[in-house]
Amino acid sequence: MEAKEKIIQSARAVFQEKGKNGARMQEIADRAEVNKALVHYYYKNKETLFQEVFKQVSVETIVPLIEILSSEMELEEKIQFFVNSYIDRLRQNPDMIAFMVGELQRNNLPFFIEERVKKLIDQFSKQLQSSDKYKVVDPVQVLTSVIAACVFPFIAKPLVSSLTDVAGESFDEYLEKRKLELPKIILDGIKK
Amino acid sequence: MEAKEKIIQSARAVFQEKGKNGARMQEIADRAEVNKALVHYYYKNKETLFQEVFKQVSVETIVPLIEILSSEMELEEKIQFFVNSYIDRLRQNPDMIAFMVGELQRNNLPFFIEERVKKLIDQFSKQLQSSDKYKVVDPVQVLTSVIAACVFPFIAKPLVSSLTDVAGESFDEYLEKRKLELPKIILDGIKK
DNA sequence: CATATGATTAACCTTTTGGTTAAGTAAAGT
DNA sequence: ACTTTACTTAACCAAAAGGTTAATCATATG
Repeated sequence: MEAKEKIIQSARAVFQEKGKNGARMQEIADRAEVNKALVHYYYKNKETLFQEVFKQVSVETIVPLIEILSSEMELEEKIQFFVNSYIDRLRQNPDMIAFMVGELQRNNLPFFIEERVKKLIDQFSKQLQSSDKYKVVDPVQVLTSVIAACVFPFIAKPLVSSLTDVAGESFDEYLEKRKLELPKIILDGIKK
Repeated sequence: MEAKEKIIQSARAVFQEKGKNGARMQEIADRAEVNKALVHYYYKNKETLFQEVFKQVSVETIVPLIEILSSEMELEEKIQFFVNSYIDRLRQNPDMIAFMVGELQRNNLPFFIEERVKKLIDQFSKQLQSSDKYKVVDPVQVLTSVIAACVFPFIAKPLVSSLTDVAGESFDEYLEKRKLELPKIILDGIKK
């Protein structure tokens, strides 16, 4: 791998672990096994590098989410598929979403997300209304509840872990159970 | 108000806004309208001050949550009451929960929380099993889903806002609607 | 071969930041 | 009057951190 690529990957790891302000340019250089000057050679400064990483992570966390939820899949299957695949995706990189949420407070989402959000709302609203299997519920409420339920275990892992510990269960077992039970709860919650 | 109290309050505000690493001792002093030396006079160093704030915020965010959910209230009423009061509580200090979650990645929860968690699981499990109105569902799954649904809008506010914007609704309207719809979805989701 | 170009480094510089110190003030307690 | 308590001030320090520079290396190109 060339240096430039190694640098973003290293930057990404360090930013995810330490947050924007906790990250050190030196550590990013070290982990990429290059000189600190080279980091500044490819990326003007810390801010630029961070923005690059943040954009990348935003896309990876949010785009697939929107993609699945605004697809043409049938609603029950869609919810099931989303919960399963999104939990698995987050599990592969558990730090990512926490980092994302942490930095979301002080950084704006890349603006191209907006457009896709529109598509998502439109598709999902129609889908809910068109079938008479479902109650009259606000699609935004449903959407945010589903997303919340998938994402929360990863951003509040210490709290959730202490809950699962008490219940005598591992975090992973909890996640597996969640993939089964969550779609049921949500779907029964919106069916007539 | 005496200086010491002004300092924590100021520290809390600054930590919430900028995060642990982004916060500056100088800014904390300035906002408390005291000299930086006085901050170190009362709190040994930044770490100590932060821990103080973090403990305080942990208690304020998590204790009432556990308190309500492990109370003896009847289940339907309990869920309704929790959603209503917890959303209102978070709304009063919207930065708090995001800060909490952000720092939760790199700091441990105050340990006394553990005990209360046990009580919560016990009470909630019994409650779910004892009534035959409800399906056989894992109480931990239900608990985390309810908490997630209340907390998520505040920690992912930019994303949720872009959803509500598209739907032509304000964030506050969304929250009000949530107080009504969320308990219905959850309760119908766990009823037989 | 000479040289232009991009990649890489070691050394350095500057600013920021957390933290300290020592002297001093003002008011309350004894 | 003396002392303690609460707080202030300003100057200072050392380390950390971001960033720059000038020289060097590698390789491709005229």
